[in-house]
Amino acid sequence: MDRKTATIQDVARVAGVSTATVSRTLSKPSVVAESTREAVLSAVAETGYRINSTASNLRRQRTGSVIALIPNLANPFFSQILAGMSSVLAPAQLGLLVADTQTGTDPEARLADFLQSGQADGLVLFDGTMSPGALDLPGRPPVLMACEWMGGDLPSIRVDNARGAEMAVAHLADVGHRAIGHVTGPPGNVLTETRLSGFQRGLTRHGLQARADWVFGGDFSMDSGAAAARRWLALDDRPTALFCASDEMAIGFMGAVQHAGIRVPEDLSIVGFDNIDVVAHLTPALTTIRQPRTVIGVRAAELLVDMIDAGSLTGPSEVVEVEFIPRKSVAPPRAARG
Amino acid sequence: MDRKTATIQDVARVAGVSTATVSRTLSKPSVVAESTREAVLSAVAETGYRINSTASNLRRQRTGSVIALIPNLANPFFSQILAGMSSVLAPAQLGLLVADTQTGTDPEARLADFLQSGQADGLVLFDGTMSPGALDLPGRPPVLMACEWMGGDLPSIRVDNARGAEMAVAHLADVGHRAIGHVTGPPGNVLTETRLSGFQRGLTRHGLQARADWVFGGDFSMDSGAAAARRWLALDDRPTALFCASDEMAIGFMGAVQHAGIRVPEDLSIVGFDNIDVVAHLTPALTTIRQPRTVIGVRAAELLVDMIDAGSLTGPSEVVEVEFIPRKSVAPPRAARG
DNA sequence: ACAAAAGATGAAATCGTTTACAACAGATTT
DNA sequence: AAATCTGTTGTAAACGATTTCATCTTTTGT
Repeated sequence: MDRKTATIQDVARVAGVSTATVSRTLSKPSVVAESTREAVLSAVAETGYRINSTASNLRRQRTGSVIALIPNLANPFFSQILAGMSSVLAPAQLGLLVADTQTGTDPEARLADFLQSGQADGLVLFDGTMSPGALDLPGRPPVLMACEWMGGDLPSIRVDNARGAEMAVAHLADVGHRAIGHVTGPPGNVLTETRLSGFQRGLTRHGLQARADWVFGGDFSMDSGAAAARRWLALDDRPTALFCASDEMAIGFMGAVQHAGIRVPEDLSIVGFDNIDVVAHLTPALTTIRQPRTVIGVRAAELLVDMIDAGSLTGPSEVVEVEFIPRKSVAPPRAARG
Repeated sequence: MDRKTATIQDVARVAGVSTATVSRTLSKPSVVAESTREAVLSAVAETGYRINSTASNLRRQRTGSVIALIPNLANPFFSQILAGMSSVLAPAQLGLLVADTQTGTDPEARLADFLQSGQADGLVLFDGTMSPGALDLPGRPPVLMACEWMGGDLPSIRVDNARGAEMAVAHLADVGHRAIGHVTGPPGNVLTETRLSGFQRGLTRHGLQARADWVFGGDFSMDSGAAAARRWLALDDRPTALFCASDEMAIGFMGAVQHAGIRVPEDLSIVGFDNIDVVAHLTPALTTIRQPRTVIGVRAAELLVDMIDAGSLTGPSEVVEVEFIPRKSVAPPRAARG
């Protein structure tokens, strides 16, 4: 049969028309006559022709794919976001390339490389730890920040992190906690900062004071949550409730304190952030702040596609709502019960 | 400065050489004279030239990327595998495209589409639920099966699932369990079948018998694990230990029974499969069978790249070792202790 | 019935590379 | 001194599509 895959030339020959007509039949069928359209389509079927996207892309000066640049690909937080992105990119005939920023030695150089390589029509950047100037490159494609963001006025999609943190604190205060601690993300990260400031605002709104020895530095990982728990255990005067800036840290924290014989929520209340899938199945199920990850992925892709279609480097920013998910890891403090 | 990005023509003009020489300087520097090489490189620097990969790919009849086809992109199990793949593909100048198979209506059609679209130089398929003939397409690129597999002699990478299951059962039997149950994956899945057969072989090796009412159908998800737990709770004559075919199901199962007041491991021992990150932080930490996901990703990419370089549709298969990870979710049964 | 508009098609240029081939210089062999 | 070889470079033809422009029919309007 066909040694090689058929080209548009083959189709044209079989259909008895020019390559221009074949191309038109496939891209804007309305402009070709009905009879020729049928001839072309049956020739396509006969030859098994598939459009060569590389050639098409070259001629049309595009690449047919977008890149999702993630801090760390191994982080399962992003898988659902990728799924959301994929669900809008696939119908738009765009491929989804993935790569991570924190893998090599120089993240900014890696970003610059992707921006200039011309491998993608657009880029979704999930890493906010770049210097603002890192995007000042001639001829770069549109970039959308997602989840994290950085200085400048880049279009972005994110949740209201401060508000989420405030909701967490509010709930803890409402059930009677006066001694509330916090486990933060890594220093310098925007999510760390906004969630911390939301935490503090929540405290002051409830007439509480932040205590420096009650905020524990972490890095969003489970291990860092466990490490924070060990510092909490070593305290003489412990907070009775904790807001962790990520579910992963909450998991690590809760596991470590339970291991030490502390009961959650009887002895300690914990609230997480993200609502990753697993936390609903923990014992106790974790109370947390939900980030709608699928929605974030979908909207990120949609916003980026809009920018690509408009040929614009700028675009709107969007913030999607977080949601408080009450479960079983929060209870009134002992004092309030006793 | 530069309105558009510089092309090889621009570099050639600036360096005072032909485009052929520029191309050679960049691809095989050894064949051009030292002096011209310098001239070209400085012209490259001056113009800020970046090779246009689309044009290059078209000419070289390749695409510069590979696709990872995953059953469900939202499944975090794969994120670490992707990270492993990325770490070998990036240095090889190959992009990593991701897509899922179970999202649309017809997974096989979707697979065929990817195979014929010419969007990738190779494909790693993580979904074994395809009919063996689904790959009989003319001119398709090399395909490597990973984790799952299907009939035929496709090159593949996977773990020894049966052996892993057998290790789990052996450990449970060794600590004294005689009543061991199993939560399976979805019907028809190769992992379901091999892990089930390993489970059964483990039982018979220890002189135990499989009981039909002690194997619970699941689908690898946490929810299905919780559902299985509810069936287990309804039993009059319960097994004292359970081997779950995935960590996710083990998490769901454990959460549900704990919620019902059952203590793990005192009342019930549980072993999982996969060793996903979170299980080390559960209470109790989950005993499980480790699949080296990063290694799987790395080797998958390496094997595929070998096939691509060799231009061959066939290649070796590899099975990587599983590892038994003892933690805290297994204890001798009550009878053996009392 | 004639001009003008509309509709359908094809010829050929173009996108930006890579590479087979030819050409040429200088060095080496006979 | 002619012939051969080696090393370096340029010319030009691909790769496979899309799209501008021109051409040739048909309709339509007056």
